[in-house]
Amino acid sequence: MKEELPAGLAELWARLGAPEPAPRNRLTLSRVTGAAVELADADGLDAVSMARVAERLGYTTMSLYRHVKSKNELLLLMLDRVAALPPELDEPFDGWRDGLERWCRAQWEMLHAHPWVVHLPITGPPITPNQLAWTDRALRTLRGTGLSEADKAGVALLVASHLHTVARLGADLGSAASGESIAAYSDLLGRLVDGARFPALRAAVDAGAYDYPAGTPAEERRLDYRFGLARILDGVAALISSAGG
Amino acid sequence: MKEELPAGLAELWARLGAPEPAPRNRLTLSRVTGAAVELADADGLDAVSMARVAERLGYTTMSLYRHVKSKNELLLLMLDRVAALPPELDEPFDGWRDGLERWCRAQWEMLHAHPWVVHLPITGPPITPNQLAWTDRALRTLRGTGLSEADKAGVALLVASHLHTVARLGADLGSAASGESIAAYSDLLGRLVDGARFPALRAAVDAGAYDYPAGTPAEERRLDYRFGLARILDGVAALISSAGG
DNA sequence: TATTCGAGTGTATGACATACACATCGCTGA
DNA sequence: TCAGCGATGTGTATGTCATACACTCGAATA
Repeated sequence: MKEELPAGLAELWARLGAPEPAPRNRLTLSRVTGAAVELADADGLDAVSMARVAERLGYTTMSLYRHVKSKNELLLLMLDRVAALPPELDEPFDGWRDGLERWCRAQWEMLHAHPWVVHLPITGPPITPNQLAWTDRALRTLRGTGLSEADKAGVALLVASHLHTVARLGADLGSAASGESIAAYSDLLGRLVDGARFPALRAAVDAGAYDYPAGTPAEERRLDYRFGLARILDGVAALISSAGG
Repeated sequence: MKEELPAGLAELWARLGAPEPAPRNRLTLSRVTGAAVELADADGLDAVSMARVAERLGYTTMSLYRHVKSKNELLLLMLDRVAALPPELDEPFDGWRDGLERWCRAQWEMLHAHPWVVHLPITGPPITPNQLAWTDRALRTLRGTGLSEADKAGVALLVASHLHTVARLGADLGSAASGESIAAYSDLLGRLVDGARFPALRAAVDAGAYDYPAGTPAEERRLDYRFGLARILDGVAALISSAGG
């Protein structure tokens, strides 16, 4: 028995001395997705390669494939991870319009916390649990409206897609930074747009339609989804009242 | 002099016999983009690699770089090529709503003729001439509405993004085919959606909200942008009349 | 006629996803 | 206690991709 102690000790030392050959837990699906999400949050979607995800975890590239069928699957898992329903969606809401507005605010926050989401090359309709959960919540807010289920589904899609588009445009404009890029876009249009060929656009650019309203403070200089959302919800309201709701 | 004839003849034969070493014109930007668009139309965006584009033209991969700065630039050029304004956009229209609806119909046709457009990994706002032309036409339809230029721009963006999203979803669902994929999606939801966890979604699925209306003929089985567009335009109408238009 | 220049080429590099065969280790059942 | 099996992680290799860079060659220019 006594001999085991040195042996055990030696092994302990060896383990301690080794350059931490990996967190000796285990590689799990959740750790893989987590690392991928961290990478994307830090350096964007392009930074997510199988090699880099594995490296960040201290494993080899191929080890990931024990937990994930393909990179595409990993991207899907990343989306699902990040789309966890926030608790405030369970607060009570005051009518369908208020409910949808809260829903949008929550979704918007998620999209801004993870700007890469809108660039995922994911093809196909929503299918992961958390995506469906969001859809479910959107439909729930429309419960009392008297709309048909198909109309509710249409409204949910419409609203979600609007947020997605604006978030994407915002991310593309680099609105993460100080919002200078929007001004740059406006400038660019100002230089490119020929008034003879594009009179209506020229007028819009000249009127500053593609710039921030004068005096917008820097911290509010980001693309805003609320204009479009208001139009959409007005349209939905019209549908609801015309249906006799 | 007589000796030249055989020499010339031999050369002629050689030229004729050679496997058409390339259309002996010249490689041009337009030919490059054209070939890329043909590839994408035939086999999707993934089929567009620099190597394949060049091969289709009978040149080497690197020759393309004489005409195009990078693959990204090529993708942008493809978009611009395909986004040429259709003539029917110059027909007169009957009020802003009719104008926007025609605009959407034209855009929708373009998106269906080239389903890969919605999958272009293009980042940044519209910037090519033809993209701006579309925007200009959309703004033009709103001329008589009394909306501010910023509001017009917001409406144009809203409408365009709706079309884009629906087209993308449709392309993802494979609506090019007979529309079976939508039915498959509905089935999938039917199997995945747990009524305890997602009661509202469950109800919608059970009501057939994610399926085609019963009796939809096969040729009409594609995702439709018109529901969402009608809501948006109703909302825009509300804005216009509230502004005292 | 000599030179320059632009179009097209060939070769090479490094990132990437992923197939496949192998090693290792802990657990199960004898 | 041990045999062996299944699961987990590894190493090597392949094919595709965009693209850098140095070149050839022929036509236009000086």
